[in-house]
Amino acid sequence: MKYALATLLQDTVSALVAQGRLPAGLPAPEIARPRQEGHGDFSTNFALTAAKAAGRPPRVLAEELKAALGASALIERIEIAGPGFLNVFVAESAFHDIVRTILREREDYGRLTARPGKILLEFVSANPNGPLHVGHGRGAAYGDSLGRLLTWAGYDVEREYYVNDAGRQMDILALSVWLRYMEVGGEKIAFPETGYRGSYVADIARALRKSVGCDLQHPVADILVANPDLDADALMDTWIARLKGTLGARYRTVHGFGLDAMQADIKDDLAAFGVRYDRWYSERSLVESGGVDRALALLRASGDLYEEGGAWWFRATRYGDEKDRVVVRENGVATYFASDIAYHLEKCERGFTTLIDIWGADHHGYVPRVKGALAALGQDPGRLQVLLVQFAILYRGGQRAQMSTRSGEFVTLRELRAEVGNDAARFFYVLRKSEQHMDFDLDLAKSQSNDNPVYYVQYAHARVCSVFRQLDERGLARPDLASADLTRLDAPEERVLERTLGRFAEVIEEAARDREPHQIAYYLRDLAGDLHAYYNAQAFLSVDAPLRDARLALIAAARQVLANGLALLGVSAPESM
RNA sequence: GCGCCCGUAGCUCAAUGGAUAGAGCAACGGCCUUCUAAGCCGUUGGUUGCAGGUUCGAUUCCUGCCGGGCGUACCA
Repeated sequence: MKYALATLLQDTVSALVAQGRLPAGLPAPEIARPRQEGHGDFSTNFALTAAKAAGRPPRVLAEELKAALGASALIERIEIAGPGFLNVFVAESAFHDIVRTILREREDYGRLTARPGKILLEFVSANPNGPLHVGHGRGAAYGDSLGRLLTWAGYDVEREYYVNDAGRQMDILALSVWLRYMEVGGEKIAFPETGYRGSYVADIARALRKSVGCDLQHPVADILVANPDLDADALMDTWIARLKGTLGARYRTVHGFGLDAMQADIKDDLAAFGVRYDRWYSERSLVESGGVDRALALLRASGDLYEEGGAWWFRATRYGDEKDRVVVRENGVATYFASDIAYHLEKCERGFTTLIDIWGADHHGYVPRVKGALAALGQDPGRLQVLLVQFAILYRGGQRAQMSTRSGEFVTLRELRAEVGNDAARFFYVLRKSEQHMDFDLDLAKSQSNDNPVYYVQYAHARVCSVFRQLDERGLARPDLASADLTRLDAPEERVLERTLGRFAEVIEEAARDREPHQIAYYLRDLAGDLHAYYNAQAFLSVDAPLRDARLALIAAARQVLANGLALLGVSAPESM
């Protein structure tokens, strides 16, 4: 609807220019939804923005434009208001057309026409060294909804999870699992501060013990050798090296056991949360296929690498980063950054025109170096769009809850889902725009989940379902909604509801453009509110048959849009509550 | 210190550079013998952190302060 009007306006202006009644080089006409109801369904400020270039006062220009827009089936009337706004009132028949279109297209209503370009959407990608916590949950809910949104907006989208199964963090998990394994075997150990101390590690260790018995047995004292000259991280590296040396090929068993257990847990958790992926991309496969070496070789060939202090550095400062970055450490081990360079190069080579990465805000300093690496590799860094999700700050009992994977003191996503429910959790997460810091009050979300706005929206859907159940119970015939006489709809609540329905396609378009699924959530709340108000003001069943059919057609359309919108957020649309 | 994000009603948050800054919760007052009261209607509540600048017009863009968060690794 907005698009049709924008086209009409553009054509009208072009025609005036062609006739010489307006000069060329005017600003592009724009059309907007006025905030104020009395200002029409759409308004344009073109007379204001173009007045100077056109050489006449805004109100005069507005009159000319109004006359030139002439008669369109879409437009009921045009008013000139304020300093020169053109307020357009859309014909009722146009809204009736939308209701009929919704009823015809059903669960596909709101899908926009396909557009060119392939998008790779990477999100969550949490290290498989512990269960997902509520911070990851925000990225999961946001990423999954964004994926659905982009798909609906006509993009070709693939969703990917980058599995960091090759790095140092996984070695630390392996060591942690092995230590717990020895503990299960009866050995008393002083568990290191720098290891993963969550109880899930012991669970994995017990399963490992059950699987391999005593095969991995070795005195812990031989591994956890103290060295006061080293800091905690360097010390951890020596322990990992000792464990690898001691266990030899069997190290892979421990490493793989921890990885597989965590990976399975994460996959299961996300699937239960309604989050879907097209691909789980293994960092290790990238290393083993030589992808990392190849990327580094390319950078070396282009003169973007140099050696200093025994380490290899990427000249990130050449590409706008504030300092150069290590890709191969002094001990010969590639950094996470090195494989990430290879990964992003590989994404480009797979033919994606747009790469969207969703990262936690704590990684924001990482953006310039990745874009820099792409530029160094001859790729357009503009293809990479990094969306940063701010932290969800947890409050429990009015106090901030601690979040630390190492210590194991965190609220897991699984706990949140169990206590709040998937629907409430997903809606709650996506109700804030991603760059907004978010206060997540666990007590409120858990104990007073009735306050969660998700129920408000779901209830609106269930209410319509209930009306149709009543229709059957009263023995009234199910009408042919498509042929209902919608001109019977003239109550104020009906006009409001029809107008809100007419916004759905625009909301999808704009939410996808801005990567802001929260716009969908707010729209749904508006739509639910309009429906609830309508429900309380008008009777649907106890009216004459033609009016009843018209009203049923309208609320059926509203129910459909509610369901489609909730689907975009991964939230269910219950038929009763 | 430098970089990024944020600052809007008592609280949690919205608002493509537009007209009188909006919701929810909280507070107060109404509405169930009628399709689900997880609802509706109404009232109260604001110097959009502060000060400048750009603009016909600024919560929005720019600059400088103030306050909070996060970065600033040969961790990820």
